[in-house]
Amino acid sequence: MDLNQTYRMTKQRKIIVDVLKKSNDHPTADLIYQKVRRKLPRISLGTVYRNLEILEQIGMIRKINSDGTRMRFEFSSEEHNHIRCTECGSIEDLKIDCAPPLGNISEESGYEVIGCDQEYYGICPSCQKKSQKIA
Amino acid sequence: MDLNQTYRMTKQRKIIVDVLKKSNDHPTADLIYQKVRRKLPRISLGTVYRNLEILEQIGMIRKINSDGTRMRFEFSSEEHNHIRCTECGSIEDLKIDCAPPLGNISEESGYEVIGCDQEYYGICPSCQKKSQKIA
DNA sequence: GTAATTGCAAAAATTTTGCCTCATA
DNA sequence: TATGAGGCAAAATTTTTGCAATTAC
Repeated sequence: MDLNQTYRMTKQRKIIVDVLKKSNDHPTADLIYQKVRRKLPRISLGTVYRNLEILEQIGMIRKINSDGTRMRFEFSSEEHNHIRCTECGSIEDLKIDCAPPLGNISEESGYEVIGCDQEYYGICPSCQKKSQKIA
Repeated sequence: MDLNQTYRMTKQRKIIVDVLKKSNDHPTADLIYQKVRRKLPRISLGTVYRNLEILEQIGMIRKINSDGTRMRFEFSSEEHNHIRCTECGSIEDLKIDCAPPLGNISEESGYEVIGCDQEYYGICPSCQKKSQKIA
C-alpha cells in the first residue's frame, strides 16, 4: 500500500461500503457486486474488487477467508469471532468469549504478533433440521 | 461424501500422503503437485486435487484456508494452531496455549459446534529483518 | 470382473490487470 | 487540472469435471 496515496470517495465506493454496512451475511465479492448493481447498474466487477482491496487496506472493511476458495467481506465494526457452517458455508458473528494470549505466542514463535482470528465451525440450526429429515 | 464408497490406495495417493507427511510448510496443491511429479512425472494436477479432497474427507489430511485465494494442506497429526506471516504468507505450527471453550458457543449460537481454528497472524522473523533493511 | 482412479484437456470459478476515459478533490 | 478511479475486456490463477483408459481389490 502506498501511504502517500490520497483516496477519493466515489459513488461506487460509497455504495459498496453501504452495502457492507447493511449486510450481516458476510457476502462474497460477487454477491456485493450483485447488490451494488441494483443502484449502479453499470459498475464492473473489477471496480468492486479494487474497492474491496482498498477498503480493507484502510481498515474500513475486513476480509474473511472462510472456505478457502473465495473471500468474504464484512464492515469493520467491533471485534468479534465467526462460526461457519460446514454444511452450507454460512457464517455468523459470535461475541468473543476468550481472547487468546498474544504475548506467549510472540515469544514462542519469534513473530511480531498482530492478532488472532478464531473461527468456530459446526452445523447450523437450519442444516441440523435438514439432516434430521434425511435420517 | 458417499459413505458406501471403498477407497483404493494407489501409488499416486500414497505418494501424495508421503509428501504431506514430510512437509512442514503447509504446501498448496500446486506445490504438492510439483513435489509428487519428481516421483511420478506423469501425474496430473487434477489427480492431486481429487486426492486431496478425498484424503481430507477421510481425515488423513487437513485443509487450511490461509490467504483466501488458495488452499494449503497438512498431514493430520496432533491438534495445533497456526501462525501466518502477513508479509510473505508462510505458515508455521504453534502448540495450543489455550483452547477456546466450545460449550458456551453451542448455547450462544444454536450450532452443533465441531471445533475451532485459531489462526494467529503477524510478521515472521525473516520478514522483520527485511523491513529493517528497507527502513 | 468391477468399480474406483487416472491422465488429459477443457471448463468453471474467482481474482487481477491493462488501457483508455471520466470525475473527484 | 492532476491523478485517482471507473468500465470494459482480456488474462491470470486456482479448482473442478467429462471421458476413455487403466488399475487396485
